[in-house]
Amino acid sequence: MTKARKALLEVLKTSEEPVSASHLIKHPSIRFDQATVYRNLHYLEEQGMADSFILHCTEHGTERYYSYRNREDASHHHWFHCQICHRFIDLGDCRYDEQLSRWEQAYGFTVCDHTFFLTGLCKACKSSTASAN
Amino acid sequence: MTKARKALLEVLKTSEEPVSASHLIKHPSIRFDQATVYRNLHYLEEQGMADSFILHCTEHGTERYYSYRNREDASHHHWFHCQICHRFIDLGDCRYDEQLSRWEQAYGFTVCDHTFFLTGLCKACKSSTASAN
DNA sequence: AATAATTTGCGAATGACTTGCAAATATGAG
DNA sequence: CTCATATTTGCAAGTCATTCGCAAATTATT
Ligand SMILES: [Mn+2]
Ligand SMILES: [Mn+2]
Ligand SMILES: [Zn+2]
Ligand SMILES: [Zn+2]
Repeated sequence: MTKARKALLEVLKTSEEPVSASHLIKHPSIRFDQATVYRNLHYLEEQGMADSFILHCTEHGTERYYSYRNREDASHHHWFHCQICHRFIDLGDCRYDEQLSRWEQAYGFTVCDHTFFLTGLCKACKSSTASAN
Repeated sequence: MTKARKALLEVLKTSEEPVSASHLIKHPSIRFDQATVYRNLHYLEEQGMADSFILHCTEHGTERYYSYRNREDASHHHWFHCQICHRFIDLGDCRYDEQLSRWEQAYGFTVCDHTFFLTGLCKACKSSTASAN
């Protein structure tokens, strides 16, 4: 475990929500080149220590977001992303296992990965845009 | 409805699976500049005539895929993507409406959009990689 | 210590997508 | 039809996240 990997893992571990590579690169405790950050994010994910998904938002563009994963077998989470304040809301553990198995049975394919997330307006941003009228 | 828009819509309408902008740009019946293709795909989506999602695959990279949408209110589909042959398998109409409402209730947010898709190995590709051993 | 393997920083490249702008088309009132 | 206005297009250049080549720096092995 190199310094870069330790530092990245620490930020992911303490972050309440998924973080993008660009966020990590700007993070004060991440004093490494962007190439190092990207390379190690791949490494962490392939080691099962991180999860990621690609999300597009008008303001920040298309980026991959990473979150800490305790163990290879532990269930990951899915998220809601607010288009206004850009915060993520944790929807809890993934509950798609049975559904995926049913699809695997029905179609004969093997699912290696799945992507699921929501985007919209969070409670707070709904009220503030409403009062802005 | 300009020629470019008609041509794009026709390809989307007759395609069995979601298609990327790069695919459309190379398509024989799409004789338009890439900027025109991208601009009109945005247009079609904002008019409710197309749906899209971003998918990353090792071989083709990260791209947005478009599919035809009959009417603004009609349910879209979700898809499985094979990492080997790159074909999409239609999983049918979206069935997440009630689940999304439940989350909206529980968290107070409003969902504007959601992304869901699977990746893995299709039946055919599983057997051909198995026999390759 | 000497050698081999891995990781890092830097700068350049990649690839999807976007943008500025002037030419081409379409729209439409008179 | 005709001139004026609005929209769309092609081209070339730009943007932005991510990747790559390569040589220097670290780390692990012998
Ligand atoms: Mn955002
Ligand atoms: Mn693919
Ligand atoms: Zn918000
Ligand atoms: Zn396949």
